[in-house]
Amino acid sequence: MPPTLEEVAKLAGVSRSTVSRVINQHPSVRPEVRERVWAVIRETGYQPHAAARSLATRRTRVIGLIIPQAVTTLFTDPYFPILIRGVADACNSFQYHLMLSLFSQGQAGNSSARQDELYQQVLRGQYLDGVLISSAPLDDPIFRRLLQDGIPFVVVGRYPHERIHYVDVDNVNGARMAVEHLLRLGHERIATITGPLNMCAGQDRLEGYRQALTSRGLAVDEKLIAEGDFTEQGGRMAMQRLLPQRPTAVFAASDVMAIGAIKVIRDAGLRVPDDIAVVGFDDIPLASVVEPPLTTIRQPIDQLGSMAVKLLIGLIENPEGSTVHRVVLPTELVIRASCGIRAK
Amino acid sequence: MPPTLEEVAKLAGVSRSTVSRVINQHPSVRPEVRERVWAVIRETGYQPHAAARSLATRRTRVIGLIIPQAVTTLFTDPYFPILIRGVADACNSFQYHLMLSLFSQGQAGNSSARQDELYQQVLRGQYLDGVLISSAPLDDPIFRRLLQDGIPFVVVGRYPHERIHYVDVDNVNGARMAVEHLLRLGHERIATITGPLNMCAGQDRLEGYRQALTSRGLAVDEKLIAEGDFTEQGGRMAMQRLLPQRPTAVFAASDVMAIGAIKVIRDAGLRVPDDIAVVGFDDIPLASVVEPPLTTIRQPIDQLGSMAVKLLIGLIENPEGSTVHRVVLPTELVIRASCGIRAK
DNA sequence: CTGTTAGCGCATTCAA
DNA sequence: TTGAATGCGCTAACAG
Repeated sequence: MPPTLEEVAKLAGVSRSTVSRVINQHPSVRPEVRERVWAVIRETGYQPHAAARSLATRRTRVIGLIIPQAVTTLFTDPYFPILIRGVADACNSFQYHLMLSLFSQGQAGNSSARQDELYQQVLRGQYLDGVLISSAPLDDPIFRRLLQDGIPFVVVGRYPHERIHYVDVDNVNGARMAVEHLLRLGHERIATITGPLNMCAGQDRLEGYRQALTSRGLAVDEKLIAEGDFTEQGGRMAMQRLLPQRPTAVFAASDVMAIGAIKVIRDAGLRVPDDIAVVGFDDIPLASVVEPPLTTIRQPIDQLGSMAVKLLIGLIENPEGSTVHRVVLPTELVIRASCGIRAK
Repeated sequence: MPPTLEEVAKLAGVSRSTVSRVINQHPSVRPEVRERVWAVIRETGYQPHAAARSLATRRTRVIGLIIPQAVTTLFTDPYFPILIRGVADACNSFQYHLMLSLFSQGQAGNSSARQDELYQQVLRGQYLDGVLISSAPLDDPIFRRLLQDGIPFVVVGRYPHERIHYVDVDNVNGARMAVEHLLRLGHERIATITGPLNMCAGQDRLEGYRQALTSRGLAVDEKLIAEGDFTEQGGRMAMQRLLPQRPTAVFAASDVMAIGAIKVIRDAGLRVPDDIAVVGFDDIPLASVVEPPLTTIRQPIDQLGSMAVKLLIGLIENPEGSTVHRVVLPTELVIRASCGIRAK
């Protein structure tokens, strides 16, 4: 049995309140008393009981990272692990703890009922001081519920609602830069493999593609747009649909899809970048080592995670603030070989 | 303010105890009363307060997944995300929650002091009912502390200590199958790129390599062994050291390293599998889509995760059991093109 | 089967 | 600056 406040107090010859003050850095404790108490704390290895403290303070110092549709996709894409690491690191440095809730699909039991149950337990049960939401479809009911229950939360990825805080990378601009680069190289039949269009990132990258073309005075040919799902296989299938359209370049909304596309292009007997140039999005570690190295848009995923944590903790610790926080991190064009320039 | 037990009791015209019994499925409550209480619970949206409950029961229903050395490595390898998913799914189905603790290196602040602090807070603070440890080096101090503090834990990966519970895949046999396959194909100069040798998986796969050779009566040539670190770059560097030895085949202890090795082999003007055959380990999703598709050893990573959770919850809920649990899941040879057989 | 009582370990008034 | 008292919301042992 670990020692309690009570026992520490007795050993130090003071009251529980005093020990509590020492633990919580309250200033009004005589230095000598404080030192004596600390000594006992060290000797006994006393550690405050988290549940007891939470019950008294109504705070847990735990935040949740919720990923509503944790399908396989997310776990073959390196995006996630990196995001998780960014979030975890930030939690560590703020002395918060991280609870991971994956509402996977297709596991035992009705998924939406399950999800509901989890929501009830974790959020209404006051397990968490706040939550981060990532990769939720725009119409996920969780947003409404969180607003309704008044739970502090930050969305990773843009969310078009005036009361919702989010952090995102500049997907529109990133996509635009990618396509503009292809335009500069002289391409005119540029196709795109989009992300899932029920997600903001998917929509925004498509929007960037459109903007690049129209601001050049080019028409957008809908036949050159194929929807993917951020998976390698999705990329392959989309590319297969695009091939008959004879594009000279393709902008894929993720590196993983770009890799799939390259495979299909080659299987068709064409060369990258000579016959079809390819640009991806993400700059995952693999991007620089595949053949040919991928020209892509780099996004600072771990910063996204740590920034989200920072915002969330701000909301938790300063609930009065009524400003809605929105952070958009910049993206960057990384030129490699897959677009036709032998750079780097 | 969410409703409390007290309020529900008042509304239902019963005592708190009765409501508590209803919530906890205690049998001795008259059906009609039970129904009345449930009605109030539904109407009010009552949810038990997690901290209050934990304080009373000494249980949190939260388990931790601790990864002591969460270096970048772990996050470029798909192993992790899959493990996490397996763990998360199992938690969901047992109605437990998952806390993720990454003790990353090189973050702000002295790493080992930080780690200590985290340990104190999370484990001695009774946040967790038990923990899973993954990817810890064999000499990590955490094992001793957990034993000492009497905290239920299960290691993901074999751990050679008589009182420690673990789950693992059969690394020795897997590696052995890989090398035996190469032997069957007629290779005799088989090199290996190992994992980090301070981790059990690294050691065991090397042991499998040795066993395959010696049981064929072949000598083990230490010059054909190069230590890697499970990263793509590590694989490349190891392969560079091996090339001068002129192996005709290489067994890499992870797919990611195998991919790096293939790159080096090709850059040297050699062909895979014609000049050098390659076999990997893991069967990550990428393995089947790289060029050439990778012959490899498949390990059931998500089962590893869910099995670990199952064991851990067993330990938590039945502390009396004094048997030490050890589960070793089978591995499987998956033949593709990189070893010289155009199968699949 | 049900209500009463007594903690679980801590933070936080309020007096002193 | 310190201590005594109170309550956070729940479970569990004991009576009835």
